[in-house]
Amino acid sequence: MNSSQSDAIFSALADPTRRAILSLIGEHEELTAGEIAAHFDSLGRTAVSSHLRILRLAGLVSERRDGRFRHYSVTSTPADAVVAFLTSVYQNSLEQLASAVQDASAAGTASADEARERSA
Amino acid sequence: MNSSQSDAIFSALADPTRRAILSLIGEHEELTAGEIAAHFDSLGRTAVSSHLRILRLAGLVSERRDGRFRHYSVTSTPADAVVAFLTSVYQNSLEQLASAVQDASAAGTASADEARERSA
DNA sequence: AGCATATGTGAGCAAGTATTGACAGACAGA
DNA sequence: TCTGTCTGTCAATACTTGCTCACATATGCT
Repeated sequence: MNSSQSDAIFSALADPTRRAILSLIGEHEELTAGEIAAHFDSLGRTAVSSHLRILRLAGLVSERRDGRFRHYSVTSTPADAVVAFLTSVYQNSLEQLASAVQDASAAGTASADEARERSA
Repeated sequence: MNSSQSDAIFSALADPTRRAILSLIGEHEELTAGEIAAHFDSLGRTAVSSHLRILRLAGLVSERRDGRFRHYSVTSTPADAVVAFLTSVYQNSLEQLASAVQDASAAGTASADEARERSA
């Protein structure tokens, strides 16, 4: 993974709408573009499509074409780039970071909305 | 922590220069604005100052004033927002995430540069 | 006090990015 | 084949952001 890929990932995550889309897809296994667009009243279908394009180019989501539909799902590997960066910066408090992940992991059945709420 | 703080964190991280600054500070305990600016030939001192302002407003770094100097250091807590988001999206592969952090933690003595290299 | 150092701030310009509207492609059903 | 549905892409516009220059603030030294 090169640095331009890293750039793509972080700038994709910079937009709140894209993070919301990502969380939304994460809640379900797969969602079609239309289902995703339906969740955002304030946003046109075209805008959602653009966001999905950016997320796809960053490798954060993958699409599965099924007839007229395109089903989107999150890909897990890109998180590595984020983790690598976090460990680079927070190397002095890695135990803290690891336990934060484990705490979140322990929360387990919490919905993505709740997790987003905690972060907010 | 509200969502606008989350926005601030993620948009602060969106810029490669700011991530580099953050990594640079992470390598050392503290750096002055001048020392940081000295590491970026292609960038004016003013630009670095602006980036530091954004990082500070996002709560990613804190400054300690000492005479004419301002020493910057990374703050560890904001990583929680990032972790919370990651767990929200990647709840299906949390073990993977946790082990990624632990692997990085095990790498231990690796410098921030090397970590950034791995992510790149 | 006067001057040099360290740093931040505000205005203005250049570059990148998001949003919208119109159009195009692919597929399903009649 | 024709029509409606689902989705992506292109071009134009408006917005946002980063960079530089000039200036301001604060501190230390002589």
